[in-house]
Amino acid sequence: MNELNATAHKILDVAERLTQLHGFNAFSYKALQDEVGVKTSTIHYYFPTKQDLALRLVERHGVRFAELLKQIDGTHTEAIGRINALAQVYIDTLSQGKFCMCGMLASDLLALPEQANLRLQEFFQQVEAWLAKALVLGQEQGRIHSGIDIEGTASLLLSTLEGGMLIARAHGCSAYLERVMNTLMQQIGKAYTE
Amino acid sequence: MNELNATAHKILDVAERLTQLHGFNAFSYKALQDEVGVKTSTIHYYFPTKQDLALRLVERHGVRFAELLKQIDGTHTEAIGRINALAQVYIDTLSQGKFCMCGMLASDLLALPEQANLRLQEFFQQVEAWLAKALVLGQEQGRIHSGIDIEGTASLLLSTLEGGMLIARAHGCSAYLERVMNTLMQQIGKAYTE
DNA sequence: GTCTATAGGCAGATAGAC
DNA sequence: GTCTATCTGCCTATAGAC
Repeated sequence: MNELNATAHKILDVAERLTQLHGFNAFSYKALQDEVGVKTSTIHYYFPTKQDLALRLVERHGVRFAELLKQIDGTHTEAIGRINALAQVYIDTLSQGKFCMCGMLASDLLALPEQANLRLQEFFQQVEAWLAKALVLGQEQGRIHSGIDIEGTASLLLSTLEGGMLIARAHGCSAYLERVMNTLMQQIGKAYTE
Repeated sequence: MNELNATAHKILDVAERLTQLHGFNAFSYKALQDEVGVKTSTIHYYFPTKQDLALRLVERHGVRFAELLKQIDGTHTEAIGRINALAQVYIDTLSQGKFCMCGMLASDLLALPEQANLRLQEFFQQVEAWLAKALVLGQEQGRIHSGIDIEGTASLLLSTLEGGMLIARAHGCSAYLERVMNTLMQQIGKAYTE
């Protein structure tokens, strides 16, 4: 990701924003030109085809998200706090009218090159692995019910974030996602059955 | 929906399939022409603009889905069976490589006319209301935990279906959605805490 | 590395014959 | 109701000057 220069990063920044707003199929190199301020031919210099752009987009996002998760671990010692911090990232994205980058790319799946598809799968697995770790920590801290299936619940949390975000955005209301996540957290949290 | 003739329905059939596979932005009138077997000008005769097409698509889908839910109620007396039957519809769709029609339209939200957006919201609310009814029935039948928030859990179920479907499709594996739904059903089902 | 210029094709949409 | 023919503009992508 650091082998890219400032122009390439700026192109990816705009492409990322347009993807999250409209979807990968719904913006053109011309739209990037208008926002980035360089000609489409310059964009093709960095990303010869749109499929190259898709791959770089998902690659950079995966790296950055890994850093974000590490940062949350550094600032939150409690498992519940970590999961809520992740949820807040999704809620903040929603409040900008945007959908999850990888959720959007997943909806545009058939337009992506195979390699981007693989990176997308890795991204989801990466977040689930982080969630599973947080759930185990929560059990040790006595805040997460000990009877739950860790792997299944990690997948459930991610699915709820993605699906809740999708529906919340349709309703134009980020509170929907908050409510859904609170409902789930109450059901897996210890307070629920005690 | 019945004011449409056979050609119009066939156009909607193909448009629906292409939407679920590629997204609403990712197919053209030309693509419809090739599959339906009538010229693009004929398609414009029925659906003057693509936004008209989007609206009709979501309208017909809402009507049909309401019929589907009523049918499930007719064939299943147990609440758990009803919810599982709905989940099976999503799983079957996935096994055809398709995403949920309304989930896909929600991802293409900014390309839709305002009226289609409203219909989309109604669709999600319709399914949630049905799920809430099933949850109440499940409580009466002693199969759903009595302490849950009905409205919140109905939203949680729908979010899990949509998000689980999105991620399962990226993984090319409908078993992912099954696993996620089973995990959730175990947590809200009575067997879990008894 | 960024530009101008342009290719070749497809997009959504319309006019008018039958 | 369906067709042929066509418009205008945008799409991805490339060639070649600077």
